[in-house]
Amino acid sequence: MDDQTRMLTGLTGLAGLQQADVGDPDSVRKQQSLGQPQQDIGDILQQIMAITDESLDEAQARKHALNCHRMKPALFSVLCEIKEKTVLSIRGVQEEDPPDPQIMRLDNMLLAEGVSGPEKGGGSAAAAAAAAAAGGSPTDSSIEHSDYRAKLAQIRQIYHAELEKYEQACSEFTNHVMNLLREQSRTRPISPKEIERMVAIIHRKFSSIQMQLKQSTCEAVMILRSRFLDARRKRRNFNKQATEVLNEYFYSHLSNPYPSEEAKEELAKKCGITVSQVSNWFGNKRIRYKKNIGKFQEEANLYAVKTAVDAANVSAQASQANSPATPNSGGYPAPCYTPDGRL
DNA sequence: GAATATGATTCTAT
DNA sequence: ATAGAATCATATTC
Repeated sequence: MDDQTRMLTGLTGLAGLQQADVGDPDSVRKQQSLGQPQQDIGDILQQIMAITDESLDEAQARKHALNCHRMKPALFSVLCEIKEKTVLSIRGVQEEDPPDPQIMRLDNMLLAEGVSGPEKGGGSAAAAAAAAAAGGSPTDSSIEHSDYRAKLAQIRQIYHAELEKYEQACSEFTNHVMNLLREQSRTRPISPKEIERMVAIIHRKFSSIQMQLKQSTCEAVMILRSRFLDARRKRRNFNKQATEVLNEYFYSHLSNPYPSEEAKEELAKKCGITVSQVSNWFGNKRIRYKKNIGKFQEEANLYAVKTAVDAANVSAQASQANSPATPNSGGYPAPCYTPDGRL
């Protein structure tokens, strides 16, 4: 006791403060609150542990009693009103999102490829269109494309199965949540708008999953297309006669090897290829010739001779028709030199 | 089977 | 739009 009194006397200033604090009810609460959360949790745990079937029944009964209380409707409507206000204020923040451009792009592509959209007929039509777009000749392609179509149909089937699965899961989940909310709306204020919002959230989540599905389907289709429809993969050399015709034109127009549209059409007809193939050929030829003129020298001479001979023949025939006595060998421009001495 | 040729595609610049 | 250039993917040659 002596010690205590000595300490207290030695801390007179503090003692004064303490007394002042004790007089303040707020400080008492502060002091108590330090130890309280743990005690609360302990209580709660205790309660949880103590729950038995009977106590659950009891709780249900109490809930029921509360539901039937005469003040309940009034209180409920007040709560609804408050909530309506807060919910509305929240709603203002997150507006309806516009249709995602990414998903629209994917949709368009899937439709164009015949994966989504109408059944079989549409699919094969799209495949044919794709084949045509890829530049393949519309003939012989049917056998090669049957494999492609089969694979596309497979992708299509998987896609639709997955899509259906997602849609089903989505609607199931939505229903579940809505039922839950409806159930809860009897005991807590839930406005239809809130339900709507919740549904929208669920749909957004599922549509993001759907987008992944669409994305990977698109990738699969692209890979398939590149495997089957890329013209580079089934390249065939033009036949000898066609290359001859093209080379003849090229070397006889070496100073300006740019055939007009009409010339291209004519060449295409002569060679049995498309105009765009003629364009490709000239594009390739020009650049490759330019890159290595030396390498093409021989070929150039060959075609120079050829055209000269052809011209000679035509001219000879003509002159033969006019005057059969004229010989067809002499008097024409000499063939160009050949580096290795051959003709 | 590597080297080369060739038709097609893609990208860039005009 | 078109040409040029680079590149790809297959065909052909040696």
